[in-house]
Amino acid sequence: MSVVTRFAPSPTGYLHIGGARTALFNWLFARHHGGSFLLRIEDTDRKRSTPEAIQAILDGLKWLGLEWDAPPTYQSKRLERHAEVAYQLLADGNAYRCYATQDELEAMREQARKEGRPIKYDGRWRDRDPAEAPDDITPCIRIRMPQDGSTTLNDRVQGEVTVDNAQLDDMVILRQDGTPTYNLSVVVDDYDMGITDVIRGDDHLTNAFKQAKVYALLGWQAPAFAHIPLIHGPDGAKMSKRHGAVGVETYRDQGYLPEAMRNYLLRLGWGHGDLEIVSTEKAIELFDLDGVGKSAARFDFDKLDNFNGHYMRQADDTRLTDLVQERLEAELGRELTGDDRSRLLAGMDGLKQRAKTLRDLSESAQFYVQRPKQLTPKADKQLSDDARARLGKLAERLAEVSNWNQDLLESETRDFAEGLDLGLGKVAQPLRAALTGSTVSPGIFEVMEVLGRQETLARLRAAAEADDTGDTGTGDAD
RNA sequence: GUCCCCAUCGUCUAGUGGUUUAGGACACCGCUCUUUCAAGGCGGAGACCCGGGUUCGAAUCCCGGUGGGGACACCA
Repeated sequence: MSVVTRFAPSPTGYLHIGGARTALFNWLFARHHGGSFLLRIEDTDRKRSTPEAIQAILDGLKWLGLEWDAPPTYQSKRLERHAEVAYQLLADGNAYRCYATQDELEAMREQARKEGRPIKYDGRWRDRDPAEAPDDITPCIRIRMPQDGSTTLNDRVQGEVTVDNAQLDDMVILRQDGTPTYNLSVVVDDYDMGITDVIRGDDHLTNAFKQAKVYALLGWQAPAFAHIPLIHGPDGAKMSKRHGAVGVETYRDQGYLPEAMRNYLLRLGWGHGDLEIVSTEKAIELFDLDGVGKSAARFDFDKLDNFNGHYMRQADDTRLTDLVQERLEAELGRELTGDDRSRLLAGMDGLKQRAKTLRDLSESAQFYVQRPKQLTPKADKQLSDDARARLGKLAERLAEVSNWNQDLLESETRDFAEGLDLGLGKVAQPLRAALTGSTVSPGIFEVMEVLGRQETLARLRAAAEADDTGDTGTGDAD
């Protein structure tokens, strides 16, 4: 039988990092086995589900590159089928009507808590004669769970897990208003969708026992379960939308590449020997549930940064230029010119070697599209009066260069420094400060070449003419 | 409160009874390369939660403790 997995988020918030990883694992598992990966939106909680959240989840998955293989199933459109199954259970005697009121239920729970018993429905309508039913109360339907013995689940990640059936609740499957509840809907939908492998967060492990019973009562074959450990936040607690609203789009905005995110998420909870950098193709080839660990992992931005840096260095310059252009235009509040863009593209290779995120990248790229408005304190220090004077002389000399390329510029500059009996650094750093406004940049001769003869000389002359009073000397020259 | 799960460097992990002076990655600290910063190279510091067993031998198996996490709705 061909593998079918699904990702089934409830659209009550954005796609958070744990959900993203669950989706990734399901996707990888399906791809690895040549099966399909489906999406189901669990939007039956009408009060909390929003169209914005649905869109955010779809966008998040698309951004991550996790394409689903069929149009999404919307659970809210399947209510009738769920009810039908509930009535079937009722007809078969595997469910019953319950007339308990909310107040009664609350008192029941309170009592159980006090007596140290498991908090669950006490089954007061389980075997009661329907003739006793009060006619002023609309009943809900509860499933008849086994009371004795125990249930063992063979989870593909957690291994054998056993729970006493006494812990299992005669849960509501159809509410008073006739709508189904989660544990019924999931079973019916997974079954109807032909799901073979349910891979989801650890927090659903106890639900799996209830669901296993629903399958059994229905006489349906249950899928294989795999409950993966949750991702914890820095505080060590479950990372969820409630703990700080970290939707994947936030990571995108912070400048992470989807492939880096995928790789990082993969390594969070899954290992394969000493492998760290795993391309998506390789991940599809290698991924299996055996490699998934059993303990929760904490999210670590440093490592994500490291992966992101790796994938940025690897990334195509044109793609990065597109991404950076978008950001720069937003920051600068203007469209980039053709010249701006070709400088960015020409300088991208040098730039991307040094950045960890797209945010860093566009920040460090700024000087290619506009003269530095302000010097960093360290850069300002480089531009002493002496240094400025030297830059003026250097500018005169470079103006004579026959061919404006970095090799020639370098040898000219080295010559120049030697002539003054100075180390190259003594000239290069002020040069960097004047050209980029910073003490950190790609190789300075590369910068000169990308900037071009005219712009380089203009910036140098501006620096030479300014004094050491903190004036940037690089204001709008033209 | 009841039930379930987990436990190797700060973090992510490798390790499935001896091949281990416990390996790798990130972060950290040196050195190196060097026009700056990264990247790279080399080196360093850094962990098997505790206590009992089982065994000739335990990070690996068992039990207990401790710590952490999760689940206990007419939410999903």
